[in-house]
Amino acid sequence: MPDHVDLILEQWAEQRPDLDASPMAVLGRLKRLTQLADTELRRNYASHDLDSASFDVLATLRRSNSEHRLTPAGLMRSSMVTSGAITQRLDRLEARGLVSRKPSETDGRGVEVTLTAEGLRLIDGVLPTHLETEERLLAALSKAEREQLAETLRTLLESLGDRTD
Amino acid sequence: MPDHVDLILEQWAEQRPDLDASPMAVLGRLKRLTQLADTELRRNYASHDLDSASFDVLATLRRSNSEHRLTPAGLMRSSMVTSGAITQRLDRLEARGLVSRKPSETDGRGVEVTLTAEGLRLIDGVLPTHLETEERLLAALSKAEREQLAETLRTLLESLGDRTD
DNA sequence: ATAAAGTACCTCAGCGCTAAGCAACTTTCA
DNA sequence: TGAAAGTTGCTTAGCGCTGAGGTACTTTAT
Repeated sequence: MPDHVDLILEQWAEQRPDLDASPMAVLGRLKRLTQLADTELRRNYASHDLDSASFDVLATLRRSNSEHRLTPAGLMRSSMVTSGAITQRLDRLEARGLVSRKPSETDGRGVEVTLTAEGLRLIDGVLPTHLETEERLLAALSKAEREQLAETLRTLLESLGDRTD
Repeated sequence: MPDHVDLILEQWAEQRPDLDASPMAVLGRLKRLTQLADTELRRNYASHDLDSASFDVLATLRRSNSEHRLTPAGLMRSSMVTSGAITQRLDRLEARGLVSRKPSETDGRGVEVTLTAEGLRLIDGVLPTHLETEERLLAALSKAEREQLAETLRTLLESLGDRTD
């Protein structure tokens, strides 16, 4: 059964038969799938008065350590956005009382960001439905298929230099 | 060898062992991979004075039919953005002389968008390096692995209702 | 000890997108 | 035929991100 990307490949074969458009079979679907998943997850965030950016920060703090504390630089590394974006995300979260900032005691330039009690309560409230939604998005695949998919994606990420460092 | 997502899974196992975070092994990598790929592709667009949004529109027109003509509604369906975004993309492309708009002859509400000669020249100039870049992004996978990955992703897309219609 | 290089965070202008809403037109159906 | 519903493309306010740049501080090298 053809999907949207199959149609695109057909069109390229028709209009530019000289080009090998086969990489789009993978990358086109990756992009489209990510977008569909994001849309679905956003619905859940919104039902808790959050957006993706805020969820990202709160979840990163939540899982990082038992103090739920991290520097803006650490948040930046984890989120793949620029430092300006992190500053603005933290401004918003701090204004809502979900995180707090305090100067580092060891580094005069540094800041430490911590989840407040309310921030912790909020993210812990969102997580169960977040994971349920993710589970639902993958429902069409068996456990073995998911594992194999994850492994293939990991191979790609590694080849592109996505390291933990 | 652990990647960034493996670390995230470890952290969740440590901080919230009661949660089953396994869907993130797939969805986290999907998101990260899409973002890395976008960044890489953007470099190529930029070297031709384009951004992702413009490339998307030009490429869609290029492959759609031999007249390279489509309505804004058709472009919207293909691109997964809102009608307002399409209007603004077309405004920019029209101002640069890469597409032209003319009223539909059969539908008083409608508009028809066509690639200009210059638009055609530009998109045909970008396509080869675009596909080379995509090819390079997938270089770590064998042909068989790519096909299997595409098939798995298609299964997911179908299960989420991504139809051609 | 000091200059140079590097790091950490913030500021802000510019940009493209969304969401909501509008006017013009077409289709449906009583 | 006429009213209601649907479709099409456009407009605009608001928003978050990027990219460039700034300040303050730390590290490195001499």
